Amino acid sequence: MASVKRTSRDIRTANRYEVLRQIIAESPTSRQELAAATGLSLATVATLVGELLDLRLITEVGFEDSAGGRPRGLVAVNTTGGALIGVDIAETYVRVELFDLALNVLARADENMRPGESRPEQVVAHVAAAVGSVVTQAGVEGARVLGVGVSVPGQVDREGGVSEYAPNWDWHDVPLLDLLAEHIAYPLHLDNPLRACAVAELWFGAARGRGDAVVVNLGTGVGAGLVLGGGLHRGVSNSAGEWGHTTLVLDGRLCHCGNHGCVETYVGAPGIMLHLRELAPRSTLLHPEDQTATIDALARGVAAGDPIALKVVRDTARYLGAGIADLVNLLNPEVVVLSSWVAATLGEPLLAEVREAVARHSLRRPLDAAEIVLSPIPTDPVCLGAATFALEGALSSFSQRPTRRGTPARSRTASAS
Amino acid sequence: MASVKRTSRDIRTANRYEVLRQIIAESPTSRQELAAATGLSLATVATLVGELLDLRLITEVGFEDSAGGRPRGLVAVNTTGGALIGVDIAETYVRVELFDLALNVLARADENMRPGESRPEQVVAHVAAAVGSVVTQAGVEGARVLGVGVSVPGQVDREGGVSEYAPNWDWHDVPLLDLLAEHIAYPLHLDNPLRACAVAELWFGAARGRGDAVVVNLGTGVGAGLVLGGGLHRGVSNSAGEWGHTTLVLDGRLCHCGNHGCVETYVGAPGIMLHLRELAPRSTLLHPEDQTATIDALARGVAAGDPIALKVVRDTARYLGAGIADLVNLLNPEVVVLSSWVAATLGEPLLAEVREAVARHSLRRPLDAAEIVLSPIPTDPVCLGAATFALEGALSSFSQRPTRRGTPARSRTASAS
DNA sequence: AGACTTTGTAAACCCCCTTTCCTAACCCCT
DNA sequence: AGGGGTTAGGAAAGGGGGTTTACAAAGTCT
Repeated sequence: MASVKRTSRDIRTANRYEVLRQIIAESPTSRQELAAATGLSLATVATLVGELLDLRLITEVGFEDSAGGRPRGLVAVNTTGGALIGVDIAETYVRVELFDLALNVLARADENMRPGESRPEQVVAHVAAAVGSVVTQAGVEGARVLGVGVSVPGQVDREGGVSEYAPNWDWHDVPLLDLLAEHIAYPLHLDNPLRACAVAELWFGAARGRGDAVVVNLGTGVGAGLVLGGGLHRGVSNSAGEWGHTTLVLDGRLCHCGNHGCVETYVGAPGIMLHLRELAPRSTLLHPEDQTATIDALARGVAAGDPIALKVVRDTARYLGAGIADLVNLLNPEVVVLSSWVAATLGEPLLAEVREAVARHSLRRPLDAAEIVLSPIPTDPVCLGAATFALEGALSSFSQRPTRRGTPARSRTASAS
Repeated sequence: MASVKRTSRDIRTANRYEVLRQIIAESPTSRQELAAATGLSLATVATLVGELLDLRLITEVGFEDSAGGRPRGLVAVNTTGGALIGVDIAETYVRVELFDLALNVLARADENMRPGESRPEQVVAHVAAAVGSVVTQAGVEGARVLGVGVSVPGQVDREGGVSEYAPNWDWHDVPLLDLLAEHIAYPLHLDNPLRACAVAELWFGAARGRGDAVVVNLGTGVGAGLVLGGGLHRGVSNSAGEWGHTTLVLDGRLCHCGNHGCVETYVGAPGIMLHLRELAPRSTLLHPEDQTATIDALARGVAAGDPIALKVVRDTARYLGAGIADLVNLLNPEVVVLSSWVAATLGEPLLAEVREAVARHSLRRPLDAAEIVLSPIPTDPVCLGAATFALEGALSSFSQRPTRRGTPARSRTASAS
């Protein structure tokens, strides 16, 4: 009986998230505005705001004129109240960003990994170095770091903190969080980049306030973060979203997963490069060993009207459109978000072609209901999402405390009346 | 802000469903057993059982020895307490079944529709006739019919009771429920066969108690009912699950939806027939104008070891496996259920081939987590599911009443102490 | 008959959200 | 400056839900 058990506490947690999200999105804001935006009653909002104030995640920052009555109290994120760290472990690099509570980037550290460096201890060393670096750079005291979110590709056991399978390095059941805990003293949270991007969009991006959304992740690997019923869909073993290994062309290109014709082999960065090479083996756009440079060149080529670049992007969009149409037909989402660096680099031209291709392949009703947009998140969405996991973790661990405010006639510890 | 708003009432509704489901599944049963099965406390189960007793959906049926203490009271579905009707409107026929509250079929009526009969009024007339017939057959008084669930293919607006788009007959925005209401006096509920099958599996079949399940519907049309997070996933415009119009072969066979290479064109009954015709145009298995007869013949052929039949089923399973692998990778469900008449007819041989094909196409972790089974539901799952919609409807409309039991010192209407 | 067991109800309690009431704080007008 | 009007926000009451605890009811065993 693995059925889902819901309790009234879940409602509280969801509301707490919702209120904090809203405050982060629109920082200073009043209780009135929060109540209107969240649909909660004023009393509930006031209680939740009180909680967040107690936790020092937000502060009171002044007042705002009301239409002739008592002024509205304003609250804002307490940017100095803590810091969150997001770690994006990718195939060739480790990127770490340190955020304040408004999720602004305060410091960043990149570490490149040489092709041979694939042992867990080596990766862990890079992560530890980068985390140390951002903490030093930002000059925050260690005590103020509320948590560290870590994103690692592949299948992940988040409760156990284990990287069950990472295709890049052929890792199997690596106890990553235990290894990291030896170097990093802050609370750690593990998940994969797909879900990190999805959570980033859910909190701060195009999926905010949407019930059903799909966050399509276009990078070296490809996947889809699924937001269903207002929350992240993880599946029964936390591996939902492997859209990249969904069949797009039966008996098509061989994929490193062993299957043929996976979406990833066509719309992942290596797939796009392959297509370019097939089309124009000597194109100056092609940088054989550098995905980033090649995609950058393609983007510039499209802007300049280069016919080869245009064709590559159009063909990619065609594949992408067919794949996204499947998601639209199957899940009927409110919004489809194109995220990650390939989407960010190719930008509007890709989006326009994708929209057309999706329209050709999907059914009218679900198509009409689905918006397709580029991610509005300006920074690295994986780091942001990883940091968001840390924020969620901090929020839920805080909430265990039986913090009570304002018990009337009882001696309490000193706190200004 | 279309985000999902949850209230504590939803918890109650879910628990009420869960308890009733359990009683229907295992009738007679004790409160103890119910508490153990649902994970609820004894007190909550007792309250809910009390509610269901008040509603006369269940009755007390005696006692069961306990290990040396007070005997356990047993409750069972009150089969005579009401009736539910499920209506399955398909392309060529209308099937209506009347169920008792244990969801046993008490009466059935089939109406065939001639190819030309596609006007809404004609279909409505058939439905009205069949509903009248089952009520008469079963000899139940009209007052005891708690509701009628109606399944119609295509896109459906269930709140408004409108068939937004039915591909078979090119219906657009037909106010089906209003038309039916002129002939049928019972509460009506509309949805489509995909979701009917999914709900049937969720209540009575292989998806019971599962958090995430996919109910693959193999009939003339093809689709997937999605059970996510313990409940039916409808999508933002109630059209989720259109897996049949997901691309399996890029630029493949033309589908009636206008797209190419849809899953439905390969694994729907007409697709299977087409494949048989291509393989062996003169096969005796082929009944050109009769899908049911052809699929029946195929099943017999497989049982007899006919090489053509074997190849057709194997090829179909190959397509099906690739498509289901996509669902497994994308959604990471606990169970995949093969439902509807094509699956029921081809049975185990198909299942075995499908399992193999899925294993070839999907990633290990999600594959390991996913069971693939045939629907255990012996009757028409669409009728059953439609009736279940009626049951859910009855249960939620009942629950509005402020029924209170056992207010201690207050004059109440006569009821045995 | 009396002791022990087990069931099931009733009461008390905790959590969550909302509604209602009331005070605080500001404006404007006299 | 001092009331009246208006809006904000806190406190208390209330309603829904689930669980724990206490106790009566209904058996078995000695």
